[in-house]
Amino acid sequence: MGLIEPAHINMKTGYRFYTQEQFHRIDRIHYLKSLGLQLKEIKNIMAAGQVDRLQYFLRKNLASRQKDMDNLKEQISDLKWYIEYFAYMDNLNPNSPPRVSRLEERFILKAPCDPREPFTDIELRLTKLRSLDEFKSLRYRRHYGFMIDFTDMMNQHFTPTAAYIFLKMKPDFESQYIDTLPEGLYLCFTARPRLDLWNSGEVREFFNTGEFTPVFAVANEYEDNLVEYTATPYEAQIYLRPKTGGN
Amino acid sequence: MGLIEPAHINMKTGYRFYTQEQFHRIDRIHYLKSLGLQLKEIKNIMAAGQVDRLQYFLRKNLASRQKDMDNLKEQISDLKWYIEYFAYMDNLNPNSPPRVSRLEERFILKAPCDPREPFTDIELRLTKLRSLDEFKSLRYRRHYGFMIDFTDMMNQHFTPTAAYIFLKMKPDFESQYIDTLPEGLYLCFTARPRLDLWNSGEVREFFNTGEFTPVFAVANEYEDNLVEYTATPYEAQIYLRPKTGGN
DNA sequence: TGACCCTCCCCTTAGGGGAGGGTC
DNA sequence: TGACCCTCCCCTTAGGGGAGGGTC
Repeated sequence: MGLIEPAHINMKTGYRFYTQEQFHRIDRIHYLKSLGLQLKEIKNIMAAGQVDRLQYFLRKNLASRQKDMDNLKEQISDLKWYIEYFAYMDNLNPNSPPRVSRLEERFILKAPCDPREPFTDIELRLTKLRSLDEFKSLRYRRHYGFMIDFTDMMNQHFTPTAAYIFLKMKPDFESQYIDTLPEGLYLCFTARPRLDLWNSGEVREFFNTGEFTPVFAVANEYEDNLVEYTATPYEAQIYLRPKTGGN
Repeated sequence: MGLIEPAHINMKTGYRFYTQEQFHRIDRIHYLKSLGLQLKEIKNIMAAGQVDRLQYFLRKNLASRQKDMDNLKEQISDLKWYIEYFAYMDNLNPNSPPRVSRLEERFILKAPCDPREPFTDIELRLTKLRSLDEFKSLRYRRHYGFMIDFTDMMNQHFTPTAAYIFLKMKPDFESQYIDTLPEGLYLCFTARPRLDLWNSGEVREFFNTGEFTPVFAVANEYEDNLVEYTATPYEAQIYLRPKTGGN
C-alpha cells in the first residue's frame, strides 16, 4: 500500500534495502500500530507529516477505544452474570426446603397472559412486546419468569398471569408493561412446575405458623440444558409482608 | 455454516420458514453473539446442547475479554500519553526563562556515546541496544533524550554522553544500560540545540545567584513535525541539589 | 405498490502459512 | 550450510452493499 518504499531494490534478486532515515519511519509506523491506529490512518498521517494530523487521529482513536472499552465492560459483566446464572441452581440442593432471602429491586418487561393459553402463545406475546419500537432502548438479561397466582399455587397448580423478562437496569421511562419487583424478603424454593405439581406443603406450613403474609408470587426460569424446555427448573419467589402485631 | 437450518424451504421461491422452537435457538445465537462468542463456538455449543459446554466457552471468553481489556487500557493510556506529549511544548512559551519543576522518578534505557560521533551512529547504537534479547521485556514510551555534559552546556555546546529512551515503568531487573532519573527538582528550559547554540546566560545566572548546585543535565526530545529531526526542540533538565548552608 | 425475500458476487483488516525458489 | 529474502497464492471474521429478480 506504499506505506514504506525501499530506498533501493536489487533488480536481480528483488532484495529491498532501507536507509537509517527510513527506519525512523518504520519505528513510527510500529508505534502508531501499537496504539491501535489503522494502516490507512497511519499512511494519511505520514503523508501529511504534520503533528496536527497525527493529533487528529490520536484523538479520534482515543474516542473510539474508549467506546470499545464501554462495550467490553458490558460484555464482561454480562459474561460474569451468565456464568453466575448457570451456577445458581447448581449451588442449590434440589430438595432443600423453602428459605427466606432478601432480594434486590429488579425490573421486568411483562406481557400479561391468559392462564389457559399454551406456553408457546405466551412466549410469542412477550417476544412481540419486546420487539416494539417503544422498548427498543431496553437492555435485557437472558432471564425469564412468570407472575403466578398464589392461591392456585397453594393448590399445586401453575397458573401464569404474566410472562416477563428481566431488564439489566431501571428503565428511564414508564410503561404499563414495565414493572418492578420490590426489594425485600421473599420465600424461595425450587421446582419443575411445567412438569410436576408444585409441592406446596411446606409453603402452606410456613404461612400458617410464621410471621409473614404472602403478597405475590413469581417463578424464575433457570435453564439446565439448551434443548428441552418443559422440564426446566424454576425458582418460586413469594414476596413477604410481616404480620403486624395485634389485630 | 449450518447454525440454523430452516424448518421448511419453499422450493419454488426459496423462502425460508422457521418454527417458534427455532426462534428460541435464534435468540440464543443472538445472545451469545452479543457476549462476544464466535459463531464457530456458538455452533459447537448448540451442537452439544449442554450447559457444561456453554459454561466452558463462557469462561474461555471471559478470560480472553479480560485480556482484551488489559490491552485496551494500555492502548488508551498510551494514546493519552502521546497526545499529552505533543501538547507539552505547545503549552510552553518558546522564549520563557528557565524554571524550576519537581519531576517524578523516571526510568531509561541508555546507550553511552562518544560526543564526536554523528547523531545517526548514536541513534543506531541505541536501536541496537533495544533489540537485544535481554531487553525484550521492556516497554518503551516514544520519548528520546540525551544525557549531556553540563560544563560544555554552560559553554553553549551540545555534548551528548549517552542517548536514551524512556521506559513505561520501572524494570524488574538491573542492567548497566538501565538508569533512573531521580525524583526531585530540575531547572528546565527549552532550546533547539541541534540547530542553535544553547542559550546559557540565564542558566549561568541561576547557579551564580541561587540556592542550588547542578548535578547532571539531560535534554529530552519533543518532535514538532514528523519529517525533519535536526531542528527538533528539546527540553533541558538540570537536576538540582540545594546548597547546604555554612561551609 | 411497498415491503420483503432470494441468489450471486465483490469487498473489508492485517496479516499467517505454505510452496517453490534464490541469496549471503 | 543455515539464516534470510523473494513472489505467489490461499485463508481468516462477520457481515455490508449492490445487482438483478421474484413474492406477499
